[in-house]
Amino acid sequence: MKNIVSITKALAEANRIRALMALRKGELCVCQIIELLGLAPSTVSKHMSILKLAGLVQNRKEERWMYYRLPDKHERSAEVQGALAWIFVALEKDETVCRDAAQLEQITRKNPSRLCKRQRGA
Amino acid sequence: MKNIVSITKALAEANRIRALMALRKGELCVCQIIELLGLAPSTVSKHMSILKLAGLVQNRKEERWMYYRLPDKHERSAEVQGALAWIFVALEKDETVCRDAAQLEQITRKNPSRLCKRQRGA
DNA sequence: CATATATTTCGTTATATGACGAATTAACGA
DNA sequence: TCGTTAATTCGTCATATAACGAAATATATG
Repeated sequence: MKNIVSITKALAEANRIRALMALRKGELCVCQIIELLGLAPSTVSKHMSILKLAGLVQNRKEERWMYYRLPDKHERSAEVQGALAWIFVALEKDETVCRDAAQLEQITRKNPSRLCKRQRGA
Repeated sequence: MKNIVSITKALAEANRIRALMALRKGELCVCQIIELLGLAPSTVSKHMSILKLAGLVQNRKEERWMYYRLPDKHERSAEVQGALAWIFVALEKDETVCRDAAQLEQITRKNPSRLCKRQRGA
């Protein structure tokens, strides 16, 4: 029960759901998620840690950057797998999610080598 | 998105999940849910209204009693159907849920005509 | 080593939520 | 009609949560 509630609590916030949906296409580094959501770095970091505690994302550090991704298929618990499958289907065509997907293309195109945007004006 | 978040928020609380799981076997009146959860009537009423707003339960009034039930199959939105299917599978064997199921048998056995317990000592 | 960058941790603040009891509403029964 | 019962609404309080900025941490670069 505690597991399930940690998953539903993690999903009970629009910004966290947007971050999860954004990861469908592949891993993203924190600064890309910051750019996408338009929130302070500390806020995004906290959101990602909540998703991670629930088992909804995994992460790895490469040099200066922390990359988050959906858990690898074989590492997903049945609970996590079910939750992800549900929201992916439910939000596939969601307006916000589609807008985010479009913006993500811009964000990742600017960084072909997957480096972070510098978050400065540009 | 707002719909989905209202569903995840509704599911992000253990007592509400317990109530939902309890309804799998059929409708229950509020006083039976009060008995099951051991919470104040006003608290349970609020929980049920949150579930209802999310579309996770329906209700009907019969005489003095308000009965809550899972939404009829053909009336469930795809989102609600997916969410219910997920938690039912995920919590089928949950310890709390099983304990609740056993207690529910006691509660409903005491009320073969589905009348409410009087909430007095007995 | 000093500086810059990316992220996290910590402290604070405003708002949301869950709990309760009291008051209110609805529906019966004497 | 008055009282009883079932449930909801309302007001209050304590706790949880989301947001931010400042400070700390980790890693690269000059």
